Amino acid sequence: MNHIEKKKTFDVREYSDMRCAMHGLLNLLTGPWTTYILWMIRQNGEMRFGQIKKQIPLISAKVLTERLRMLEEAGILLRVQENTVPLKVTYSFTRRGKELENLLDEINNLATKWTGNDDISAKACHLDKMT
Amino acid sequence: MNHIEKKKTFDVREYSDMRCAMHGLLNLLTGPWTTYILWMIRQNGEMRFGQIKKQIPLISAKVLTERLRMLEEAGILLRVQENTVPLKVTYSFTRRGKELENLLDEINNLATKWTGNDDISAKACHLDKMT
DNA sequence: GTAATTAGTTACTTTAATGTACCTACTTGA
DNA sequence: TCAAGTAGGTACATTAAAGTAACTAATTAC
Repeated sequence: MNHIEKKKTFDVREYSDMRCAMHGLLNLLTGPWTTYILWMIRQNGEMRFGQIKKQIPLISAKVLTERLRMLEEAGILLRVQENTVPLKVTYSFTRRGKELENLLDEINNLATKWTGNDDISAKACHLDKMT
Repeated sequence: MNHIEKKKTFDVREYSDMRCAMHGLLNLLTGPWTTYILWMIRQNGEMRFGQIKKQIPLISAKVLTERLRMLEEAGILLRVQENTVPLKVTYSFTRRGKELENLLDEINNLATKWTGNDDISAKACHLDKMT
């Protein structure tokens, strides 16, 4: 395991020298799937890798892994690995991540309001293409 | 002017048959630059095309146009064209767009909190790559 | 002995998004 | 008469992102 050649890290604390605070956070959240993954975890409290994958069938393991790593490095998600067999890895919000919960709820509130739909939980979702 | 071959429209109202309200809105907002453009307009009230372009120097006219059209079609931005010479086009929030203002402020609040920075206005921003 | 399970990783290909440069119309001012 | 300014549109090349398939390791159930 070498994370030596890693070039980008997404820890928001490293953006502290940016003049615009907005940049770092938007850069982190507005990638494809990212916010949607957070919304899944917000609804479920904590989730295993495979569980997230099942709820978002169109995301590939590769991309899901990338996003989870990014959010972990940003200090938003906590990754807990239990070395049982089979392996069990659980993702949940860090304290910092919890600060996003209001935001996520508000997005959902607007979304449901605008579509005129109730908030039907994620298991009912089947997507063509998502973000 | 033929908008016949247009295939995608982003009006959130057309997502009303989706089971998950969250999809449409995230799909709309989490594309590159989109939310950042909204944040610019939220700060400035109303903006001309060239003004936005100057504040976000790294975005190309092509992409900026795409995003503005998308947001217009979604019913979030209002495009007002004055046929003076030179042409003057102004973008501002619709009533629906105004409902995003709290959300944008909240993102900015979190961002400033996390980076430990004050909210320095956009003119001080020089970005390498943004979203 | 073999398949199944979990959470990924890696290499390679393909697709989608973006960048770049050039073009438009119209009028004003030098 | 010619450049400047505005808000884009268009064609083509390029790049970055994503898809895909195959692979890993360890243990358990069949």
